[in-house]
Amino acid sequence: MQIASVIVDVPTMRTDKTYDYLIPEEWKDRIYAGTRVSVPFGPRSIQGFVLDIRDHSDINKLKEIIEPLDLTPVLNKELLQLGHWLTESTLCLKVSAYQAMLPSAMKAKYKKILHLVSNTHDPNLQKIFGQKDEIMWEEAEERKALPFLQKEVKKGNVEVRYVVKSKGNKKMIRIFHLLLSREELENILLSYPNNAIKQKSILECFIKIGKDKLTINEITEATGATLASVRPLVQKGYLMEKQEEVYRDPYENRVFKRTEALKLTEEQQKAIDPIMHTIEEKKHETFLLYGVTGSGKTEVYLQSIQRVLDNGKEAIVLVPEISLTPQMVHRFKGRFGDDVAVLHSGLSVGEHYDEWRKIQRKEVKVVVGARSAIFAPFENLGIIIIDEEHETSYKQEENPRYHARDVAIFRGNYHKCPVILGSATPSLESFARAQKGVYTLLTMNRRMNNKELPNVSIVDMREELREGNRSIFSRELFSKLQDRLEKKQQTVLFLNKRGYSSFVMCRDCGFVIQCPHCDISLTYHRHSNQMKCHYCGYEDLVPTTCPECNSEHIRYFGTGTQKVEEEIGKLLPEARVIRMDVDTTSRKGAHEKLLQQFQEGKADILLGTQMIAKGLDFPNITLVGVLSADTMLHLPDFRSSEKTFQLLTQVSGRAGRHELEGEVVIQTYTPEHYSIELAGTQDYNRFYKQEMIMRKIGSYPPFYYLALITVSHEELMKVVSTTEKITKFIRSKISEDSVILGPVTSPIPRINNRYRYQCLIKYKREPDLAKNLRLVLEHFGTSKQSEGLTISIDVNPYMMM
DNA sequence: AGCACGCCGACT
DNA sequence: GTCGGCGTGCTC
Repeated sequence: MQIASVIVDVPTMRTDKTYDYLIPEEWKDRIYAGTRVSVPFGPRSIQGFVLDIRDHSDINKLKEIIEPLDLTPVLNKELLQLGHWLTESTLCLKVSAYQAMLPSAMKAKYKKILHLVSNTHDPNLQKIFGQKDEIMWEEAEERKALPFLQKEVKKGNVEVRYVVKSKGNKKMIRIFHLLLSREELENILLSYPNNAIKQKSILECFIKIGKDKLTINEITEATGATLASVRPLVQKGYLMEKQEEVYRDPYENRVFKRTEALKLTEEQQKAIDPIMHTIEEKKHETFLLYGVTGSGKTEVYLQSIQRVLDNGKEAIVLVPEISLTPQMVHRFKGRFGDDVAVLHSGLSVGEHYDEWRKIQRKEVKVVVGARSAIFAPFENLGIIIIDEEHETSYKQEENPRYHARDVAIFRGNYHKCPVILGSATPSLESFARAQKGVYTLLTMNRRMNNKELPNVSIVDMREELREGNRSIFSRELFSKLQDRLEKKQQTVLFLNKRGYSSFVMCRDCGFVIQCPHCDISLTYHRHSNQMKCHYCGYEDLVPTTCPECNSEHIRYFGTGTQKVEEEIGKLLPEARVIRMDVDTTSRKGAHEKLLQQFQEGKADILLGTQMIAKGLDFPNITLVGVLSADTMLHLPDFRSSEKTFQLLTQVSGRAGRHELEGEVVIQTYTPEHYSIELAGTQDYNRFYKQEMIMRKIGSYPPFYYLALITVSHEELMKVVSTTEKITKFIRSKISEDSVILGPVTSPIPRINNRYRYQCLIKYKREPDLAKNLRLVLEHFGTSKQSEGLTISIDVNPYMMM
């Protein structure tokens, strides 16, 4: 007898264990560890992941599995193991871990159907069901027939059925195969009835196109005939209809120019040698490829991957997000052609699923993608590359709160292959590990074209104000802007939107309008004249008078990209501006299109937020302006200096990458801050040393590890007392070398009417911490007195909110 | 999560 | 006396 241990799709702590099911005879030997199945669970049926096949169970009354949802397991042995490690290291539920590794199209959808048991002659039932014997639960609900039907369920005339639908929808297409030989076809056509012109033209188009199978689209395109005219041909036995899976190709109709390996510079060669060595030796090693902007990291990636492919293995390349995918995708598709699958958040659910299937079916060898691509189901990995290693988007902010870098190292270790972390501004953690010898440091100091790094000037905006310049542009930036316009060169203007977006404030009493459910100020949206809360979605119109003091001098403050655009329009009416922010890039493909336009020289100025900081590499950009360098410096986050330095360095790197010299202007209110000053000289090493001192003083990473516990509830008292209890418990369990901060209110004290408290643990070595944190979750997350309480634990948090 | 079971108040 | 409210507890 075969028994399957199944993790069911019920994301709660209490069901976070395996349930045993019998494997029915008909599915014997066809259900494996890693297969998704549909199983009965209580009165309903739900999806589950088989973790193990065994021959006995301690439970005596076992139910049977209803059916498998996959023919081949979606999780292989490695991914099952990885999932286990994820739950342990991030303290998440097992279902969440496995679900995170699969495309969202595979998340089960559940349907409730009311089924008419026998042919009752009850007119009321007939009225509801009509000719069918099933209706959807939702439909019954809409028609207000549920109370009546539920009685019928009790009587046994109607049955509730639960259906698990895996929405992994393969796109199928009708293909018509020609069953006749050429001569037969020509003979038939000679005497084809004249009243069936469409049918005749369809058969003719098979000859004309010269293929023996055509899709319905191809037929329609060639003849204008529809399915209705094809069908008779199938009936006559001339054609055969088949369904075939097709992939939705987001890069369809695009030609990628094939590129050849470039000759490496001496520096690149020195960096790539050790990588090649580990590839050949088949051993795991983590490299930190520290190369200044423009030093040619991508070419190192490409050639390492080429070697991996030559050895018959596969490669994963992670890139931060859609922002730089267009250019990156071009370079990878250009080099490796159809061997590349692309996974990023801009894809539709179906496209994402198709790309994933290409990987699973071994039809591609290289995956380029964002964070979740680290779970690509390759079985013969030869290299993992994480570009822009320092980017915080590699950390997932929902459960499972994993960091792609950690997953990469796990997989690299499993497959005995190298992991390459590349950056011009490595995260402090990684650089420190490289210094300690945990990672191998590879350095590239020079730009490929031997160009100097651009000249950076830092402008003190307080000084500007003192001298009467109240514009958002300093005099220096403005005159340089004018200069570029005359020279027909391009400028990138960067606005750090974080914490700088507009809010509504009363000029008389200083009152700032806040969200009634969350303790943060509302953001002003110009086009609708509304204020919006970015955390809960609350919206309201801007009041005409101040709710505090009734003054009429209430208006919005702060600078958004829209406002900057207007300002440019006023000051430099002849300048053509492309604005890139959440508003203009939300539509699919808009991002790429705007960049394309800029590349083609259809604008003089590219104005945008974070998203334009990376990957832009256009020859005609000779000026980069940062409008407000220090807005993120004052966020309540110990990494704010690091983030500021990284961002400024990345942005500066956009200028002068080619023949023309580049210049950078950074506007700031705190020019004396080391992260701004050192970004000015692009001196990573000095920044690293300075920041390490700060981290040491504050007992932060990389000197300490962190774990953040956040508690939320509608009642403040409940939150405070629970957080206190948790803190006390943790304190009793950890050593004296560790530090606990809190309980304190979270940086955002309330979201969606729920108060938030937190406690931060700093530790160097606590082997039992994970175990104790799990106890906290189990104790406070499942008991009935903690109703409505949410406890989230983030091991190695990146967002301190 | 969802659903059933079970024990109390407001109605035919 | 019944309908239905939602507190409690379970799902192989």
